[in-house]
Amino acid sequence: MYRELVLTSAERVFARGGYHASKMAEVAAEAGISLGTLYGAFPSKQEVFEALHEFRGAQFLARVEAALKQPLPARESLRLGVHAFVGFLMEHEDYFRVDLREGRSWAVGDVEASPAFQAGIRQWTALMQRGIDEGLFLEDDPELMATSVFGLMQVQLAARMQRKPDATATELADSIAEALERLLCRPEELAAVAAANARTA
Amino acid sequence: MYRELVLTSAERVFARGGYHASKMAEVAAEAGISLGTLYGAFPSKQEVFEALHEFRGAQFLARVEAALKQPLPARESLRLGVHAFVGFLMEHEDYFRVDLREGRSWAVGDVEASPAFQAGIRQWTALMQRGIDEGLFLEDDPELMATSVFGLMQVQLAARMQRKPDATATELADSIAEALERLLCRPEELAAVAAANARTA
Amino acid sequence: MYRELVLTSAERVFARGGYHASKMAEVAAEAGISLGTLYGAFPSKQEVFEALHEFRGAQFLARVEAALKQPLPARESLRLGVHAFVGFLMEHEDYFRVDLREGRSWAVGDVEASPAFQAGIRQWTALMQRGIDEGLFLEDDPELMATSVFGLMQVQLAARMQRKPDATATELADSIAEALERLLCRPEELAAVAAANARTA
Amino acid sequence: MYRELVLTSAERVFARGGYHASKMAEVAAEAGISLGTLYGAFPSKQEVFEALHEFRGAQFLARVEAALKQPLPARESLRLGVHAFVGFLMEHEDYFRVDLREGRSWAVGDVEASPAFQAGIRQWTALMQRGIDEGLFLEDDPELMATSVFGLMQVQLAARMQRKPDATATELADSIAEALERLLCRPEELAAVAAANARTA
DNA sequence: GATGAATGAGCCTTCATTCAT
DNA sequence: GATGAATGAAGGCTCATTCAT
Repeated sequence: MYRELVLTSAERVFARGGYHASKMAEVAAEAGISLGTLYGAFPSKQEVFEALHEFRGAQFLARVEAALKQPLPARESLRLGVHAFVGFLMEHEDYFRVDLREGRSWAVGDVEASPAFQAGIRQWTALMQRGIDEGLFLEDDPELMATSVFGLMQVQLAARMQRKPDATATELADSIAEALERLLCRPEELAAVAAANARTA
Repeated sequence: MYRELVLTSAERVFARGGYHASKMAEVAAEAGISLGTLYGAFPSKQEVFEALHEFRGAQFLARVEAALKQPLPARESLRLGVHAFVGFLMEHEDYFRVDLREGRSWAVGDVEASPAFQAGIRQWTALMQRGIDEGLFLEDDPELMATSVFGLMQVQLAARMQRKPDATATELADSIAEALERLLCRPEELAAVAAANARTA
Repeated sequence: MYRELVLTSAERVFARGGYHASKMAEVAAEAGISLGTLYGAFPSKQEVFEALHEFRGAQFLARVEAALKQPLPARESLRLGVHAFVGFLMEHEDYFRVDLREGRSWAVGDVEASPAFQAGIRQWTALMQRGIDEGLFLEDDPELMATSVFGLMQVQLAARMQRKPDATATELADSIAEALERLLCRPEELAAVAAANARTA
Repeated sequence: MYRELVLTSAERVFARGGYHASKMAEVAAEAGISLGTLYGAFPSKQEVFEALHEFRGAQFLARVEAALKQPLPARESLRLGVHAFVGFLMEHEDYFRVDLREGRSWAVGDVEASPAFQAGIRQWTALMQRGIDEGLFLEDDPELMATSVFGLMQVQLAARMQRKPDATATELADSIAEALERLLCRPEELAAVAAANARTA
């Protein structure tokens, strides 16, 4: 089966010019297969696009899930989660590009967010709840908090990658995690968190 | 000239299915004019799209600029700016949709952010600098802070509009402004800010 | 009535880029009138084109006719006719251009030559007959001879105008007339003709 | 590749109504292929047109070249060349029609003659020079003579084909060659030439 | 009558998809 | 199964022509 080869090729092609500017013939050429074989693996261009998001989305979810399911305090989990998030997107920059461009990340009006995105939100929602239960995070709608976290991670990562192309994933993740802590934590916990971070660093 | 009618019609059409799914014939029909008239107002589909962003972008920038240029402390300016931002996008929800979908907001790789977005970033960058100078905001790269602010406003607004479709612009703006204060302010200023907000509310 | 203004304007416009590249709006602009007025004068672009050929064709025919109807020997008539032909086309170079490009001068297959062209052929056919009757021209199908004369005049005039843009109509006409005499005259008459020409020159 | 099939089909279609009246769909239908296949062979309608002139032009040039390069006196070469010229255009009457209509044969003003036409002129120019060197042709600008020859051949061929549709290429070529000899040869050579022709015929 | 804004049929071209080999 | 040549529906754009003012 050529499914995975097609998806990683499509990822590179879509990353170059976006979904609409990319042609099925380009995807096939990038994969080194024929159009017929491409259509043997996926019935349509749209399905390739969706399968790409399922494929990378599942990997992405698994990577973050592995970080978040460690039995640790919410503050540590947040750190680990952010590192997983940042690490994955930096290793898969093409996917990041595709996702930023046309990932249906943000539901607006009647356009639903994509399933992978919704699953990602659920992961972080659970962490938000844990942080609230621990008294670390401010009380608010955890799903909304998760969405903000997701968005801020994406935006900051994109901006920081653009501005400092040579920064390591660890550096970027640390900066982003600090911003998230400020956004999420109860003020009275922030000092303790900062102290803890200082010790870790 | 039909330029404005075309732009507001195109805004609705693009908001429905995105740029590529929208046909010039649909835009013309939405505007109640013929294809020929549409092409009399704009030379190409791409130009309609770009003109839409210039048109609404200029309004958007002006609205926020009016809020930010008031001679007030950075904390007040932030509030006013967020209200302007949220108010505008809620009054122009179709534009918000178009912009979220294909506004070239986030520069990735070699794709430049759109001029309107860059101008928006500059506005907020100036505010970030003021907040830093006043000792209210944490010291960081002001442009990066502005980008985060921009991103968080978009994300939270989209999420909140989705979840509470009936919330007023004022309510949403207040919630978003609080989140931004946590993100931006020095911890030791947050208590004072919270107290001030309580008084205002 | 704007018919003549339209025709002379159309002539300039058609001469620039040919019939198909010329737009009715350009013709109107060249004439300094509106599209509505243009369509008041002519019902269609095609009719403008045809009317132009009738208009200039009639002038052309009249000019040549005046030369050919002089009661002179065929040799003199030929000279006068060529001078009229060359003079007219040099005074109306735009028309010459239009005619060379898309004048339907040469009937091929089922495409008929234009009426003006056919009338022109008839003029010269009569002269050919006269030359034959006088024993000056070789005996051949006079209409075919006329067509050759017409063609050679056009070709040589175009080529000579291209190569010597500053030559006068008289110079060009003389050169062309000599070529025509060689083409048409019985060999034994050529010497006499040449002598006569030398005297005239 | 369908390039040649497309060209011969386009030749027939263009011959019917000219370039502008011909639709790509017609060309495809004439060739018995789809639009997509047509566009696989040529990137645009204009390129089909130009390729047609290159294709037939090259054949035409080769045919005439083969005749002219024979090591024979200019008088014989002229005969052979005219026969090649006439033979080719009668075998490719559709091309003749296309070429007469829009072959850019006659440079007028700033419109350049087509490359194929210019190459043709060069062939005949060389022959003119040979004729002059042999003392057979009158001394004149050989390029201008070549242009006249080209034009007279076209005009007479068109006229003769129109008037005598059943005449053979040989008959027409002989008539045309005689006319050309009168046009080109020094008077004192004409008698000898005529005698030679009589012997050949 | 004069205007020129408005119309919309028509054509070139692209590219996702199919299917004979 | 693999191939890639072939398909043709669809859509951007033009410009001759109309008609309300």
